[in-house]
Amino acid sequence: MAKDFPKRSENYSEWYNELVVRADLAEQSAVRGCMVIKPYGYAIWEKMHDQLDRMFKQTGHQNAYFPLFIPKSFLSREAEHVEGFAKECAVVTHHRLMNDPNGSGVVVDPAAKLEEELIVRPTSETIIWSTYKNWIKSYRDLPILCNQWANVVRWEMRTRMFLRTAEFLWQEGHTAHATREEAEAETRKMLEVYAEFAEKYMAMPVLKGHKSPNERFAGALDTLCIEAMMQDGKALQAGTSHFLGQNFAKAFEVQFLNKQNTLEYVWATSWGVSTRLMGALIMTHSDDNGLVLPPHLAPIHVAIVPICKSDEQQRQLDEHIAPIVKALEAKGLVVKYDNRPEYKPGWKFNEYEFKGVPVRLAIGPRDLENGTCEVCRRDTLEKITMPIEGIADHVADLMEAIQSNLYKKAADFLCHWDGTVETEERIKEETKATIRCIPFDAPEEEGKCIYSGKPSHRRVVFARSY
RNA sequence: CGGGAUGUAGCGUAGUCCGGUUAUCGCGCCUGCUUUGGGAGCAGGAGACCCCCAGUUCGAAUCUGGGCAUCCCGACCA
Repeated sequence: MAKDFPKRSENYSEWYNELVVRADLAEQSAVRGCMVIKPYGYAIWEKMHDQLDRMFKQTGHQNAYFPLFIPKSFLSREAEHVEGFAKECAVVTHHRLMNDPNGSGVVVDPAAKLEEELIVRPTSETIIWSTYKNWIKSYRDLPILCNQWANVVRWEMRTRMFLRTAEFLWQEGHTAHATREEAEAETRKMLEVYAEFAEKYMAMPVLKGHKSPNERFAGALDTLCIEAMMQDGKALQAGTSHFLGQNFAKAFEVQFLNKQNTLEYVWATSWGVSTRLMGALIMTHSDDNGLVLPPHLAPIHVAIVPICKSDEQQRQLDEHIAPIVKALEAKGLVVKYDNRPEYKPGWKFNEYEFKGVPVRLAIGPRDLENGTCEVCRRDTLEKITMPIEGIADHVADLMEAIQSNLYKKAADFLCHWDGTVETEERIKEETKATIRCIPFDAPEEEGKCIYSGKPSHRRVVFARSY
């Protein structure tokens, strides 16, 4: 009996559950929207983490770590920053528990009330700039190019798996520069790093551009973003890079002596991507059979399923397949040889498709006789039988083929969506659409604003957003 | 925080309108035999505070009141 598998049209919750589950904490609204990342899901995040980290280091950045707790007063320092958020946050008010005098369990010790509340970081600009103040005295101390891998908490009113969980993992870069030009260049450079990562590793085409002033980061002079188009037609903000000007330097009094021996405020940037990228990955490539992972980020590259009728045959296959595994591993591939007897081959086929493993090999008695094996690629679900001879080379080539095919498929979809005339038509009907970004490479052209009718010389990208 | 829906076994569900034996079915799980090239078959078995609290009643998954949670749509997402 075939199990009923979820269809893409029903949203992606079943796919997420392969990677992540909603945390089963106490029945309190207090913990809603937290997630547990399962090992398979975390393996994908680790791959993203490692690759991004490599790219950050190649661009001269170093990792550091700053406190989880931020004194409440820090969040009041930068006016726009305060205005823009500081609302949906977790607040620590006490530092000790005590035994419940009325019974079992523990209660908050009222005597342990903090004089100043601590905020669980929603982002780290304030605490980092309060630290940078002590690090920066002279132009010789600049630039400071730091990145932090951490978790942050934002008390979202409505949570959504991966896209808007209360707690999420991310990376936040915070840089300090002597000149405006250098800071602006950094802002742009890191956006390019994100775009390259999205396109090369996630096989996810993105649009690069500016956020409209409305959607800018609180306290930033300019916010750059990459936006990706999901299969359901909605746009997803996949990463942002902010030019903060001197706002935080002024708020935290971070000045340096320049070569002319005069005091000057430091110029700042910040930039980040989060586990939301995993949501993007799923919604960009998955199909009705489950996840589809680009080889560059897949925790398992090749699953090998033996097919046999007896223990004797199983032993034969184990022997036969061992060198194939070795050959594949020698190509740098992660191989899963699944010879568990308790599951049937058909079950395993579905299992690895569901997990998005890029390539599956099936080898049975027939192949044993003919010296062949069956190769199935996840992106096209195309199956071919080919000789074992040279299989490792073939599979290694397939990885590149699948990686670029996934990008191509996603890019075709993107182009289809970005027929701007059509988009403009739709915006008239659906006012839900917002300006996602103003692309860098938008050609200068004359026109008029579809809303106000006033003359305009540039097109922007509208879409419904997550 | 507004509007709508939902809450029954690990998961998905029937039953709820119109109260009445031992709460239905499927998946999954356990045992045994047969199986293995696309989620195996048969037989047996275990598993449920029917979201919580209070009320009505001889009797509540079912009715009433309150609470909590989840999902969808808004607002919000720095």
